[in-house]
Amino acid sequence: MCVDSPLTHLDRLFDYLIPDEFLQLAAVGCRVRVRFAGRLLDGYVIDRVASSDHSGALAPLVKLSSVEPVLSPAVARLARTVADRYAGTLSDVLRLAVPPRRARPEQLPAGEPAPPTGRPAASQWRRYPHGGSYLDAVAEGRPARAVWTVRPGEDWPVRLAEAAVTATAAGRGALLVLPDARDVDRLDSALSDLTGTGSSPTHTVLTADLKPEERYRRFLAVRRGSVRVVIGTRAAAFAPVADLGLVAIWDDGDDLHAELRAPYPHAREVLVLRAHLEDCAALIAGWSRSTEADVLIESGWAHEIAAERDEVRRAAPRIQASGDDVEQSRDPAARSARLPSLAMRVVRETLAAHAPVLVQVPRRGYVPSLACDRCRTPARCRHCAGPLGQAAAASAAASCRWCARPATAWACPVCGARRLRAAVSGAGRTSEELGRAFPGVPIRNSGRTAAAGVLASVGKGPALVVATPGAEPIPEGGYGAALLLDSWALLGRADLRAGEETMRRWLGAASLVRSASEGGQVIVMADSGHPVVQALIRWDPAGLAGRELDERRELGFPPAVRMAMLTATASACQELLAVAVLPSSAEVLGPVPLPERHETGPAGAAETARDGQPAPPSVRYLVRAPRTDGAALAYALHSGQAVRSAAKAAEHVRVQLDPLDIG
DNA sequence: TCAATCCGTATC
DNA sequence: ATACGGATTGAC
Repeated sequence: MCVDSPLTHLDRLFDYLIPDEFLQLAAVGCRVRVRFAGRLLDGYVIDRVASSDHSGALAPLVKLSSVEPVLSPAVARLARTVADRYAGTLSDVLRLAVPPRRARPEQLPAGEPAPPTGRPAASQWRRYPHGGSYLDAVAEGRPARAVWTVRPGEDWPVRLAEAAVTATAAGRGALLVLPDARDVDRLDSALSDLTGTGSSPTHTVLTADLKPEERYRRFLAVRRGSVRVVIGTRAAAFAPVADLGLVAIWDDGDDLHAELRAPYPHAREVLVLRAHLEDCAALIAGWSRSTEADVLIESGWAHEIAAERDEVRRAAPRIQASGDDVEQSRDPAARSARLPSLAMRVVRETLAAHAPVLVQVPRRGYVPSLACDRCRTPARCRHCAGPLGQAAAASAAASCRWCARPATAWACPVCGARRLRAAVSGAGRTSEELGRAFPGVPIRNSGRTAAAGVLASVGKGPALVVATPGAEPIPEGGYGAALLLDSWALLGRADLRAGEETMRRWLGAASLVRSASEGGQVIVMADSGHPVVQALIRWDPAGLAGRELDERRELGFPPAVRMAMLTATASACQELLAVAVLPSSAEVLGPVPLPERHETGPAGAAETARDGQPAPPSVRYLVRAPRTDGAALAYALHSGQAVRSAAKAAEHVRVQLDPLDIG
């Protein structure tokens, strides 16, 4: 039995008697209720054995909550492995892996198992060196593992669908994880096109936005073996696909793949562990390459599938950097759109050729924050050091976004200049400026905060499509051009992943543009000497990933090392570090004080606790260890958490392994 | 000497 | 959480 308790020191199995009345039905994987320390708790049957090591008397199961064996042995083992990897508890992982029970779907009869399909032709895979042999391996049920760097212009949903169907043709299941619902939709259609819409579905979609009953219904269909192919967002990485032949992840660098609930597992890591445990093929695919994927290649875990350089050059658009000073431009339209003359020319040409132009702008709303007009130092409030912002009305004065005080008589602390500018031009402002510069051209906005939301697609005609990264509508015949704006705001972040993330976003946009031979052009507003800009111009995500990984090695940051991040009050963190028996290779960094949590609303938000007491400030410690000691590091922190939870320590310490965002 | 209470530990 | 055991304390 695994009991559902949040206490770390109870993260182990407990033996219970199965009363005669449940003997037939309480199968391994069933949900049950048991009396535990005087209270009733939920749990799962992990195993059924004839005798127990426990010296005391065994309590009986109180109730069989459901006869459905929702937790397959393979998923139970996976969940334990994920918990160990992330210094978390099994019951925390099981909450991510198994959806809440609903009575109604259990009444439905199990569907017929989907009949095996034929193997797709998949000749496009053979255009990649090792691509054809990879698919052959999947067809033969061999556990081939690859990092696939997708060729510009590739119809990746169709290729992924072919890989999935190849696994099913071999009589195995397939599991494909994508960052968001839009990408899931694209793969869903590609799979439907490939397999036809027969009476029995060959695949199912598992996403977080399903209603609980539908989610559980689909989950049961997978568990009962009625569908062999599962596609979905990060939680689908745990789907109980029987006899798994292939796991795949699309765009593994997207931060949506990182789970937000403890123990914060990353879908790529879950699938990598799963490929090991279930001895199946794995495919890590994307336009760009994450440093983590690069580690998988360098360590020999995965092969590289990438198009030849010639092939890449033929398929890619023409990419140019433009770091011109816009203010100096003689073209008034260029000044009002804040676009360099090269970009203006490309937009005009493309619109004249009746093709749409993609304009990629950073996320967030309308003029989100302000910076020094001369040196671009972020502008901060003199009273509380919060970021200065400007309300939607362009005439409104700048004010602090934390304390709401107006920023009067601001002067830059670095260079002394007195003028402010928008640090990041929001999508709304960019659209307005483009509208003035190109009167009569239709402007389409796509993004989470846009009025029409995220657009799935756009037509062929001339249009300016303003989109935030990840929300670019799919153009019917490819974009004629793309402008990548405000890149210095992306690259200039003090974030370790800034280079990798910028490349991922740029390639995501550039991949939607026609090839250079069809006139496709990309203009990136950035200094052409910057290594990320260089890698974009050469369309060389592998080269950039290698370079970024070298840098992480020098700095001692993930994925070159294993890193644990502890967040709590200083005393709670120190307690944990005192009782955790860290591997001798481990190095403790910190503490770093964290900025006070600023709740919404103006002044007086410092006291957030219900009792009116100011919450004690949080700090952050980092603990780093070589990757070879990663398991020991996680084990030590888990054991330390257990000691503290057994001692009823009041304050909980948040432990995150290899978090994406190490501020 | 015994009961009341405190503290730490296990929870099957 | 709650239950239990062993140690500790205090009153007779």
